[in-house]
Amino acid sequence: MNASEPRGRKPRADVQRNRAVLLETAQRHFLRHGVGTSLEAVAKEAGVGPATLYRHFPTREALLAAVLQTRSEELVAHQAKIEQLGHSAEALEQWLRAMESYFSAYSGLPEPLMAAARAQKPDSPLTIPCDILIAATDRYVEAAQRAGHVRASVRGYDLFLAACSIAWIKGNDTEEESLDRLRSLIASGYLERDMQA
Amino acid sequence: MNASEPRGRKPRADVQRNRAVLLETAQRHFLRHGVGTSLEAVAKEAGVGPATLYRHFPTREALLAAVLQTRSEELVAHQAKIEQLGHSAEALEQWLRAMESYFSAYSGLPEPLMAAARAQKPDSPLTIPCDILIAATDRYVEAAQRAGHVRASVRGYDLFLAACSIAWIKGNDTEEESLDRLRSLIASGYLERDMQA
DNA sequence: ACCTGAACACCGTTCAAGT
DNA sequence: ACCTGAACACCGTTCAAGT
Repeated sequence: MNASEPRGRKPRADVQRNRAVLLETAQRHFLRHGVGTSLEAVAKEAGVGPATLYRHFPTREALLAAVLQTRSEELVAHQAKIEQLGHSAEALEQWLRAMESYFSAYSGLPEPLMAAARAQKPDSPLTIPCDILIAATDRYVEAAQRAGHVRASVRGYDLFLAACSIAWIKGNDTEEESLDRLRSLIASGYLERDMQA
Repeated sequence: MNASEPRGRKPRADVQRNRAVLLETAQRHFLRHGVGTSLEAVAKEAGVGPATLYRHFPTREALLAAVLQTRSEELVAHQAKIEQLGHSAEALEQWLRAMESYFSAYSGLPEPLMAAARAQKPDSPLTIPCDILIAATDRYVEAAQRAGHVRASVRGYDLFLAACSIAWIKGNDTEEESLDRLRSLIASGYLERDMQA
């Protein structure tokens, strides 16, 4: 119950517009300059004072979480495709790739996501998307384990961490070939022996 | 051939002292506040002007590389111990752990090391220590491969990347248990099947 | 040859004043 | 209720002036 919330009533038109412009501008700046981009520059290009940005998004992470919303929906859409795949081990692999892309959206994104995943910081706005991803990974892992394709010792959280790491490495301009070798090394780690190439 | 170098002559006493104090102060600040610590604060606590720090260490990475020198020597010492181990697969594992500790020395250290490892930035002062570590990892990997303990597809660079990632994850306060699971997942990835527990 | 401290530019964050 | 722009604190980096 927040007293400053006008319960149920529509926000003023300029407020809605400011929020939309800030989000769009922020996304562009995150894309070009990474998650550490200057918030002052974002506000200026959005045509608002810095304090307006802070009112809408009290922390950098709050802004980041809001911007990621769109991308999260794409991920969910991708899940629908994966589900029709049938083969649970391939589904898991595709899911890991999809997460990796998600983590690679903006340079420097893996860092705050990782920090939010282990909920030491009580409630970062990024904790929610992370928890959703981890839960989804758990489902894929468990399905593949029931089919006998993935070792029993593996947990979804492990592969979430692995995907995040790969995205982090990718962010530092490593060549795709090294990434592929690392990916297949990890796959050899979680697949049952008889599933390995 | 640098004209400003007084070839062969000893540097002035105050220069030597400044350098030593800067290194010691910087190490303390890196330890407490991570590699992103304020260089201004380092200079102030070392009792010199900011420009003096910049003269000695033109970039943050140069300062970092100089501070890491000491730690590198500890690593080499550890290598001597490992060499007496006999078992090449265990030697490799211990070496990976030693690198991991090295990467975890200061919070935020994996990031610049990773950037330097892939020599896109022509010559970061961190490229040299990285190349040394990669070469050493290659030797351990090849020895273990000759003994039939490690898969032929694995390269030292892959495991260097993996160790760096683990250190990065560790830096974000993940619990030790998750790290252990990830470590053993990676081990299952590089060990030959008959070597796995 | 080296050092000092002032100077400049930039950024995050907050606050008094407006509408 | 929301916005604005000034203000404050902090930092990286450079430069003129000193010794």
